[in-house]
Amino acid sequence: MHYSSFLNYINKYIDLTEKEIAFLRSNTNYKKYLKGHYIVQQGAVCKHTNFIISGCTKNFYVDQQGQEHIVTFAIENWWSADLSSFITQTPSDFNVKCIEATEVIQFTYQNQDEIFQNIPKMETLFRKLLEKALVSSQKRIVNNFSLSAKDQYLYFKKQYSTIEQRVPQYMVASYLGISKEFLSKIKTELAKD
Amino acid sequence: MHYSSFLNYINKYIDLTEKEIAFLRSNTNYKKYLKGHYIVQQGAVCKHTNFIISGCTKNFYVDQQGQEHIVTFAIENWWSADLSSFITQTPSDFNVKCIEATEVIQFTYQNQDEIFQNIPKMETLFRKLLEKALVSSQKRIVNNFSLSAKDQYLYFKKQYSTIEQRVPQYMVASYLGISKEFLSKIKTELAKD
DNA sequence: TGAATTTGTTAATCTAGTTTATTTTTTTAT
DNA sequence: ATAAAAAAATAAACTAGATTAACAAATTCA
Repeated sequence: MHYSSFLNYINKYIDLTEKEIAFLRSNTNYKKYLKGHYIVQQGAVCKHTNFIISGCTKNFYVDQQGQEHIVTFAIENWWSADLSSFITQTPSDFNVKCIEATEVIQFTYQNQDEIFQNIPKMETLFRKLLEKALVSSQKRIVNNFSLSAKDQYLYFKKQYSTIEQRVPQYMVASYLGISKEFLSKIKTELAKD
Repeated sequence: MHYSSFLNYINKYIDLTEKEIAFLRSNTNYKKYLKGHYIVQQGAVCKHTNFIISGCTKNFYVDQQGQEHIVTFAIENWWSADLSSFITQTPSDFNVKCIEATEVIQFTYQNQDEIFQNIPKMETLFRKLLEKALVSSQKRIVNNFSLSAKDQYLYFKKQYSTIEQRVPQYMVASYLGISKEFLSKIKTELAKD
């Protein structure tokens, strides 16, 4: 069933009893989004945190000039949401959109609260996930400042080769914060070696 | 005593019993650092998470070319550590240095573990702090990409006016990821209006 | 108090990456 | 299979911000 990959994932980090698994099931639900559909739209409240079973999403911001800036990608076994909107339950500045058809297990803020209260191990798991996410977010800030565009691209390719192969190049450029033309230039340069 | 501002801070978010307060005390300690001293040095393991009672620190990375890149500042009532090194207990790529003489309440990884196990409310508090930190880290990435250096400076000034008044201008430039000369240019330009 | 060090300014030159525009290639849908 | 649409490549002109260097203020400290 849909839940198996979700439970396998959880199981890698913590042990759950049958009862706890049942509780988790009853406080989450399965949903399927088509390619191009939005999970969260700028201006709306992010109602759910989503665990991706299959597919790929991008979390992005559209600036004053209408330019799209990708903050994160997410694929199988990753979490996807607009955290800012989710934790405050206020309208989002960001969009979460499916780059591929995407299946998720999702839970609301209230669900999350109940899960954490009933299964403290789940809160520990989330605390640790947040720690890791913050570390990689800070790492990204540092890379932005200390690496050339070329080296940032190489870092991305190394870290997220699966994603690089799945998303169009212009989205990689947007994630790196450079123009698609410049990324194209970098790639032809790298191909020469 | 030193602990009062720490306990006041905690108290704003959660209620602790006398027993819990005593437990917290016995699992933390007070330390004073002089101006210019390092709390964490690149290459060493970050042993503590620090709650700042007074003073100001910078968390920075020194790149290949010897250039310093400031990731975060921290002042009174903020937390300061190299999270990456702390959670993995492996050598750090970052430095935490006192810009002013700085008093902290600190705890080790083991202390933290015991605190979370004995006072689950504390883990909830930390989970929420991490959520907020991640949101502002992501916001910073977006600002880097979508704002001009001038607008990034104005955003920083608005958000962290206290810090701007306390640290030298070249450190603000380093935090913003621009050269000190360019920040100086921006400031004279802004002064014209 | 004044010498040394740290911090900040100004201005000229330079460059990494942007913008705009055109063409080519790949993907999608019929 | 083919037309339409989306994505990628190429190239010229342009700009935000870096670098270098010389100087001016402000702090620090003996």
